[in-house]
Amino acid sequence: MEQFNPLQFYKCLADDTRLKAMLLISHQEELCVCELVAALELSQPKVSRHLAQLRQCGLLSDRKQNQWVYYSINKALPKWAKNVLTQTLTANPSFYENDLTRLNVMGNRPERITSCCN
Amino acid sequence: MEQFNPLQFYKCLADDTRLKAMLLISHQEELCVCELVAALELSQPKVSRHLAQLRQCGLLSDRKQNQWVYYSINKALPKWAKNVLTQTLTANPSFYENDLTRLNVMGNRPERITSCCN
DNA sequence: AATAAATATACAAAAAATCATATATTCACT
DNA sequence: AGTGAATATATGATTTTTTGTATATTTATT
Repeated sequence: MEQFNPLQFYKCLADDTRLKAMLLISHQEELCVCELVAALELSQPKVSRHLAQLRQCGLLSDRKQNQWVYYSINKALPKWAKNVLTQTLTANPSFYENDLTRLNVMGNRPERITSCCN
Repeated sequence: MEQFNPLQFYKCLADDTRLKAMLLISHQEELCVCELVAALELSQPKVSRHLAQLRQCGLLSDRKQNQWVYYSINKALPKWAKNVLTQTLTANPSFYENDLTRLNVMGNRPERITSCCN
């Protein structure tokens, strides 16, 4: 993230796939690619490409665990940007409720290692 | 403004001209087209077109006075969106400081009728 | 009525962003 | 070693957005 810039931030949010991915990840703490593919009902390459862009712009972090890649909101995001995301999330539940429903009924979700050491 | 939608909102902010115009107008309460042309150093049609888009999407209001059209933040904007603008404005002064400087040194700025009755 | 200033709009061209599809990579499991 | 699942990337086509330029509109002034 080479000097965080509001224009770049808003360009990242100006796409349906990316905005919904950001909000779902905010809501769920972290999600892997296949969970987002199911929630958003989009192709895997499409979701993967948008996530890569969000990571490159510094909005998301990723961690690999086994064959899965989990994305979460980048903790180093400027506070104002985090606030923007939070406000958007809480004020617009209907924007992503369908995606959340699909996520919740999704079968075979990968198990997180919640115990420790990660 | 037919049901305010976060995606449309962020698309509006995802352009250099529009984002700077929004921040300058937030900062100055209201600005006319020719002031924005001077501050942003852009062509009149370009600025006018972007302002029209921001008005159509419900982000700006306009009022006509004599030959000038003054744009201001739409008071009917959802609170979360107003907060987003405020946070962006206060956290990113360097993003628009040059524009603000040009605005302040601009000659021949139209006189507002501040007295009453408008 | 003619002119000038401020603003808006139309239209075609250029640029940017997005997409589907195919393929590569990595890891787990047999 | 071979297979399958999850993810990433490359490429060319398509779509969307932005732009410059020309022109229209409105208001004030002479």
